[in-house]
Amino acid sequence: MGRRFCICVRPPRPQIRQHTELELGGSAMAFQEVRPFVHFPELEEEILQFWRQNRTFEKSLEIRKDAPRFVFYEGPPTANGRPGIHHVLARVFKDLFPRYKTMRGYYSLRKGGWDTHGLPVELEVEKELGITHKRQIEEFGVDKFNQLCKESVFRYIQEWRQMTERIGFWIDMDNAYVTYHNEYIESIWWILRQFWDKGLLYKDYKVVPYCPRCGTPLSTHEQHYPGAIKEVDDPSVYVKFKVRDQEKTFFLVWTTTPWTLPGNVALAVHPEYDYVTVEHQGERLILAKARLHVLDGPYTVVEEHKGKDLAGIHYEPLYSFLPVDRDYAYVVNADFVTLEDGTGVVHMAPAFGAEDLEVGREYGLPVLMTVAADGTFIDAVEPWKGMFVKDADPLIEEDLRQRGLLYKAETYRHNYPHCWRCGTPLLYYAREAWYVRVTAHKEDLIANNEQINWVPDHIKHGRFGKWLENIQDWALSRDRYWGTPLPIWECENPQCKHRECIGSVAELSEKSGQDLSGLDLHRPYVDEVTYSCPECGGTMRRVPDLIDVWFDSGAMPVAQWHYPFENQEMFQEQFPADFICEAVDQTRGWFYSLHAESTLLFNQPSFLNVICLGLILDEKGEKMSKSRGNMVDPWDVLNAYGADATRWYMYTATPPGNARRFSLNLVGEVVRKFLHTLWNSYAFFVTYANASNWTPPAELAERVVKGEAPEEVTPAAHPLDRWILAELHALTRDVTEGLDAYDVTNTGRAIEAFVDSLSNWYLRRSRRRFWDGDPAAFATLYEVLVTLSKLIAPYMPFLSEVLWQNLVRSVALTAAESVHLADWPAFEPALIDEELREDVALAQRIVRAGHAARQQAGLKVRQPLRRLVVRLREPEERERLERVIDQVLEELNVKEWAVADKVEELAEVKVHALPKQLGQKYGRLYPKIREALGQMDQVALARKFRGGETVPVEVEGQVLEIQPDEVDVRITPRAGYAVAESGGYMVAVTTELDEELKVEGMAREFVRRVQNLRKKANLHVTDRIYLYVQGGENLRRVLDRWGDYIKQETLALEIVPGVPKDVPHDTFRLNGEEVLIGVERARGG
RNA sequence: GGGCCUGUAGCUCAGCAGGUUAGAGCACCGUGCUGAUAACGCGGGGGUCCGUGGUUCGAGUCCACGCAGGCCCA
Repeated sequence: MGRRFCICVRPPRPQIRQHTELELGGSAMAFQEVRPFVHFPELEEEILQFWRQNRTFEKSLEIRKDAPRFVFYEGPPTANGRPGIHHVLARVFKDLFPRYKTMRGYYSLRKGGWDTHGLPVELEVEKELGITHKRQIEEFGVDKFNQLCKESVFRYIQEWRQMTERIGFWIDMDNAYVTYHNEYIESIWWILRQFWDKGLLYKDYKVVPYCPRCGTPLSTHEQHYPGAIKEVDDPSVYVKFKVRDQEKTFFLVWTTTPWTLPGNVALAVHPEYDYVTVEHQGERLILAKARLHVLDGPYTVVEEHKGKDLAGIHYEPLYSFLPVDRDYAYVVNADFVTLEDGTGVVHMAPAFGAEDLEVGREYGLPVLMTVAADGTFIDAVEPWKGMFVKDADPLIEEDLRQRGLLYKAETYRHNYPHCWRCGTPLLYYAREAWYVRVTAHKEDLIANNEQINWVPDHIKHGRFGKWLENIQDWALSRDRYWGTPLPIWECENPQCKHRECIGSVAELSEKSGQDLSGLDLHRPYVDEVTYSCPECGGTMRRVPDLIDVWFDSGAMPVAQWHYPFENQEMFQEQFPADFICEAVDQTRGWFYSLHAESTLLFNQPSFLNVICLGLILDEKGEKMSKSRGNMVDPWDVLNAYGADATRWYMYTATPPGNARRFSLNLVGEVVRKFLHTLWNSYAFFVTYANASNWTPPAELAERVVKGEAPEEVTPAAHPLDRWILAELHALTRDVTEGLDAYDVTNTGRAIEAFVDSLSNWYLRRSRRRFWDGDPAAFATLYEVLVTLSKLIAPYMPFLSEVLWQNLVRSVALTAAESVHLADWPAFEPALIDEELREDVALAQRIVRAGHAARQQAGLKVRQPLRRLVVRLREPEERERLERVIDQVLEELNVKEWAVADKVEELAEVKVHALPKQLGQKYGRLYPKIREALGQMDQVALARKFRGGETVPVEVEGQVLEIQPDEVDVRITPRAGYAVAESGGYMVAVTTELDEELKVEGMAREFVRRVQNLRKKANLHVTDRIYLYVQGGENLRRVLDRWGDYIKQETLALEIVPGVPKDVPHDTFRLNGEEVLIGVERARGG
């Protein structure tokens, strides 16, 4: 064993003694101690409590009472289902901008809203009642039914409230608008009346996709709901229509809907196509020439015709269940006829097809309504009356077969729309309906769209713009019970049919001569109000229609204030919205209904900025749906990682318009990567500020808390401080500008990058200064963290509040009570030292390469090395490097440095022809130049270019003068050297170790072992120790030379030879030699 | 059938007035550092940049046609 040593005790460093004494004196710490392992959900619950108790949200409105308005509209959700993760997505995006704008000095009223009407609500209630048909609702009682609907729509409101509060979405749900309220409905009536007066409401037949079970047409929106299109087998029948007055001659017609045949009134052919009459199986059949292959067996063409020559030929109707008072059952010409399937001869039933109806109108054909509203044949269709039409298909086939009119019957597999709720196949069905003549204002809609900022911007002229280009009139009517009644009263007298649109309850009261101020404006009550017709004295009765619920939601700018009956100023002030945000499926939904209604009413857009969110997918990129069972319950995420992490993921994972994958794991990554890094930086500050008893000087606190940039720009003295402040102000600038442009994702990512720099460069490099209690370092980090707490406030309202409360409120009681009541930080361009930022970027790059070089040589960072050699890209960079070389040397643990001149000694040199310069200059000669240069002596070539010389190169017989700035001299590290390269910079370190370096390396290794042991022994950071050692020659040399250093680093009062059995101890090898160490806490310092 | 979007490493995403050898993070393997850090550094494996044509000296980037997925509309 080695000899034993006794080393004199030297006093520890003054700062440490000082704060130790203060702690012993019982002085209170300025900042609350920070738990290093934080559970964010718990912390967030505390913050929620804090906001509740202090009414922070309300205060954030009060303090901006007189400020300019930032208007946000809540797109109303329906609370009759549980909130899902996609609702969380929308709500966190909605929340960000009002918070941001409040800090920027705006007043942002956030009125909540609930969408309460509509078929989905009715269907839920039907399900509970065990009802399967509309008739049963009437039997049950519309009043009772609607009452149940009303009760059901807020079934999950508690869950909505809890989720909303938990994610930190600040919105006034106590004063939310509710679409079923009388006031809301009355405002809609007012809107409709405006439209009526402008001639924008009309009634017309229209063939609509219709669900016979639900008894209602489906909006185009509903029609393409997920799962609505199903592949089904339908009949595919070829029917023979006998030509009148011609023996054994038939039109051959194909249809997939035999049930529409009783409604047939015409056959259509394309005027320009070729048709033929063929002899086939003893009959004559007429069909398109291009479709002859549908015939089974041989045929002979006997005649050819153009489609237009067939027009007007009459045939014998298949059925005559309904009386017809005009000419029909003849061939018409129509351009929509195709030769893609069937026979080129199309059966026309205007009651059951949009094109059929259109052509029927053109020719004055009758509409044979053979089907009742419930999808069954009417009584007049004797053989199949009361039967659901699709069920009758085979019977109709059989009937035709027996009459010899069926050519053949097959089945046909195709996609067919079904009711998205009940799964019933839809019928195309002509109904009378009310329309809004949106097409009359198409140009205005398009022009007003130009004023809207869409995020992502492609929606503006893409999906939304294209939709406006192809706009159709808005089918308002819904034949249901729970919704806003269409306020049109009609005279019962069939000769009169006088109609009036009622625009207010007062107007209705006046007309009906009764006080209706207490009337529930829903069915059935509103239907009971009648009055006498001003034209004929008959009874005016409301039409049965309800209106599309999208109209409800689009009316919210007006109806949420019961405008114009009340709140005129409020409406003026809160219209239009500065910002709205929903998922992209609202393009044709809410975004459109808002836009259409405000354009038709006021000829201006109702929102100026809109964020259009993409869908949420599961971890595998599949759509989340109940049926797939891959739904993520928001509470799982919130409970596991908290709201801030969830929010942050939503903001930064992917741009808002993209579809995004979502899973618990992905949020967990955010916590580990970002939240913990930020948290640890904060915990680091608090720990050391308290240890040094540092509190912000009044002046600093006041300025930083207010978020003001310094009045006088006096750059911090320490380059690291100057640097992180430059980065901070650049960040503040970028985030401010980004958020002003509604860019959430890139601003969030910039914050992430900043926090990474803060933790992994600024703090790591500044540890010693904090350990030493350097007030400048504390002041800098304080400013950074306080400013950061404000910058992240709109994104992570909870964590930002935690930081604010501890960093600001605990030392500056006059500061805003909450970070959300604070002002957004200003930035000072003069502090954004771009030179310095680039300096540090260079240092980081060299350090990275230097680490790589060490790694290659197997030289750990603790082992000091003699010399670093750097090859820069530009000679001018030398100055830059000189400014940061101290940091580089310290990071890399190297003693001296040099800039390489003769690179080729360390690495292979290759001259690289720059494509940008040479390619543009010489075009197609570029590859040859490259080749020619490659064949020359690279070392000589490199020297010439380095020296600024021009080099002649011969290519295809011509001599080109290649300039030095047209090439790049590249180096590839030569084997055997500790050399690394990064982006054109080359960094080499010397690898040979002299005695001095070896001993120093061992000293550092020794210190590290002691520190580990301290940690293992659960000693406090500031505890003094006695350090016991036992070892050999290596240890002796280390202690001789580095004893003071070791004591200083390990807070050892004394280094004592020999290790007692009862103290924490450890053994390790110091350069191959066994060493035993032990530590013991020194009592009383 | 039409419109719009998306397609880059196993996963999440960057990339671009067309220009050197396509990047980061996560995950994996190795290694190093660490008395703030559940972190970090370095290295490694891992890419037909959806495909095919075209424009160009040069295409992940521009054009055309496809394919796949998604949303919306017929």
